[in-house]
Amino acid sequence: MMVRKSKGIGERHQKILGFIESYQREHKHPPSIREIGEHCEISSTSVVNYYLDQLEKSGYLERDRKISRGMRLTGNTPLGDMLRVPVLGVIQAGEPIPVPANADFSSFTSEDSVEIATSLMPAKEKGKELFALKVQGDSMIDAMVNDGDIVILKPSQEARNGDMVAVWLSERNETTLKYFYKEKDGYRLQPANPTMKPIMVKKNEQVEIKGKVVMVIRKMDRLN
Amino acid sequence: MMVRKSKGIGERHQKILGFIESYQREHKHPPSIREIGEHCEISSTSVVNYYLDQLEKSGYLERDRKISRGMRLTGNTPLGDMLRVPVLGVIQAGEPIPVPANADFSSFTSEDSVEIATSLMPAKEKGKELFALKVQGDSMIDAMVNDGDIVILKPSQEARNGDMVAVWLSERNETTLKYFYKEKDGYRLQPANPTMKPIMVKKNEQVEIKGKVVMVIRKMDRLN
DNA sequence: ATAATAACCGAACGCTTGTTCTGTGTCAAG
DNA sequence: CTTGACACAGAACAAGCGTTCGGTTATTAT
Repeated sequence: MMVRKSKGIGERHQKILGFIESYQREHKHPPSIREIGEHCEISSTSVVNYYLDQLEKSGYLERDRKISRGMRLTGNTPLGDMLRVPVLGVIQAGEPIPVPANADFSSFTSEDSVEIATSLMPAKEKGKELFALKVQGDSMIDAMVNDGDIVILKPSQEARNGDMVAVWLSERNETTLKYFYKEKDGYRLQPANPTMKPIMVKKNEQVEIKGKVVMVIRKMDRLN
Repeated sequence: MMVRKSKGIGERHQKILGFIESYQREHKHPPSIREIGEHCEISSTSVVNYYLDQLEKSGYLERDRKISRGMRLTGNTPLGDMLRVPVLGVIQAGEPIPVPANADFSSFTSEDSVEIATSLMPAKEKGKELFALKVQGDSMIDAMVNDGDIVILKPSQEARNGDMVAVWLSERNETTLKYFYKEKDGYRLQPANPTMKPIMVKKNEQVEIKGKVVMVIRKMDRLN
């Protein structure tokens, strides 16, 4: 029977796919067959072509034969102007926030993720290591964040006055989204809704800042 | 003095720019110099090159000389997977909503607009004629919409139960964002914030539905 | 009128690049 | 062992394509 490693895509295919992606990101256009060969240690253009055919049959990329550099990634196309932000989990009042593991940003191939046009991003955050969380429950309404909203965060353990942060109040066993202000006797966590009162946190209470909120997205799909 | 029409970009430049854009949309890759020539009635490749140089100097496109089809539009790159939604104005409690004029969707070249990844869109709304409004003031907080948020709307004069709509209550002289429910004696306009009470509108009161809310985007730029 | 300049044409040149063809070594099934 | 896939190499070919250069025409400033 066929125990050949040739099931699905192999290491070589991965490498080519990855190279196309990074090359495209850097040069704004796809690489040529020969360039792929060089950077993937394939000494023959025909072999690269061979792999490209397979990748096309497997649906990983589309090709325009005859057109120079006529290839594009499908499905997972981190097209120049978009950021793919992984949705790492949910955020709700009663549970800690799932913060990204150390080197978690590289390996989110077909996971759950949201795409953001970079033009929507505050300039400073472009290309940063962002992650997203889906809001579960109504517990964040005082931050003007609804059930089902997606919050996009930048990992951070500190904050400046005025930043909206996601914090874990270990003594209250609570996760919240609040504007952060440092006061002389502690911290003031200000709800986004101006009609609601802030939470005052004394210096001895433990606040764990998990990240700064960069963006909130609310999709109005079908009822609620 | 120079009264030559050669100030800025001319008709020919526009045509080339337009062709590159439409070609890219159709073929997923830029056209060659010769293809531009054919479709813009320019019989010499050197002339196309001549115009391309000018467009590059004017900042309308970038070029990778020597690389086949090495050009890309700058500034206004409606890249395959994105929607460009025009921001038609602001929405605030005290004023009516600026709804789009009849054929307003075609001519928003360099106006204010936001780009949305189509993958974020509810499937049904893709490619539809959407418009965006920037929220001004805190008057929409009961809809969980903050000052500075961007709401993306689909033009509509009617709504189904559960839709979030932008309505103009002419008798109250007020614009609001509410969930829409039809009741036997009128309409119920339900705030998104579940702690707040709905507005009951009697049948004789006039409610003008201006559009359904498709998405809300909140950018946390710098303080507030 | 004249010189300068912008707009434009056509052809030739040559590099880049995808394609194709022949050939080699490996591995598993029969 | 033989057969036949699969993975791979290398060379040669031809088409695609950007570049360059000599030349022409119209418009404008002097």
